[in-house]
Amino acid sequence: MLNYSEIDSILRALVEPTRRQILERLSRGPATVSQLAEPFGMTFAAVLQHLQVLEACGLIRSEKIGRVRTCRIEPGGLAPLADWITERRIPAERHLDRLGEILAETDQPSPKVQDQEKDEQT
Amino acid sequence: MLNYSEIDSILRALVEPTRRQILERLSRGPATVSQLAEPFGMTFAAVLQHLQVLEACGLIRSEKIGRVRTCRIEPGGLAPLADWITERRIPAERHLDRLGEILAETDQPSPKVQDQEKDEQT
DNA sequence: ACAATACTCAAGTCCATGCTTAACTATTCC
DNA sequence: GGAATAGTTAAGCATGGACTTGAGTATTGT
Repeated sequence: MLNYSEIDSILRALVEPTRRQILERLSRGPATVSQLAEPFGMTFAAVLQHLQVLEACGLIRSEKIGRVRTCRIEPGGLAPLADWITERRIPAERHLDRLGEILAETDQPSPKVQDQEKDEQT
Repeated sequence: MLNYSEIDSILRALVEPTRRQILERLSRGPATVSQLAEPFGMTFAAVLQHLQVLEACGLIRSEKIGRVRTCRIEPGGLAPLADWITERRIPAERHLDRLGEILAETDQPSPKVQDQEKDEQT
């Protein structure tokens, strides 16, 4: 739990489809809370909660001018997640087939491989 | 909802800390279900459910030899998410301050900016 | 000042998901 | 063949998170 929680909060924010849509919308330019709420068949309050989540993890930024709050994308917001992914892609791309082979050779005389499931996704 | 659901399933898989830990563990080499279950203070069945989620979205792969199921990282598993992120980072890095300025100039005479919240994260 | 606007906050409901328990199947060992 | 091992499945509980409603605050227009 170091900067682990940063990744955690970003993933929790992104896992919500509505929040991803809000991000898409904002990546085409800033918008007020009401402008964001309109296209989604959703109450003001709900969108506001999403915006708070997005802002709390640094994916968006907002400022209130008068009674209007304008939201926009925070440029570097996705960077921590991008880093997390690249950190895990590079080592993963190696040593697994290697170890897999070793394990496959040392372990069984006549392996009866049966791979089921993994196909309920049209 | 095209390959949108692919991103969705990957994010849903990654948002669980336990599943991320399982991925970390597997990125250091293949492991059986019992080997994976041991370090987490968790039942067999729970870990199995996590593994099914990870496999369903293509982040890991597993094969059963005899009564032992061995799991390993699926090399390209994180690629769709990585792509999704890069697609959104490049356009986001531009045109927002631009539009932000335009909006800020056309809208108000004497802006009273007040930015609160965003600090409940120790 | 008063009303309308734009947002904010607090409860409360509802559903998805993580985890457990318990029964069950398939393999291996003796 | 029978017991132990490794995994699998199903049912149920419990929590968290999304969304709503309803009341409240600050700002702007008249």
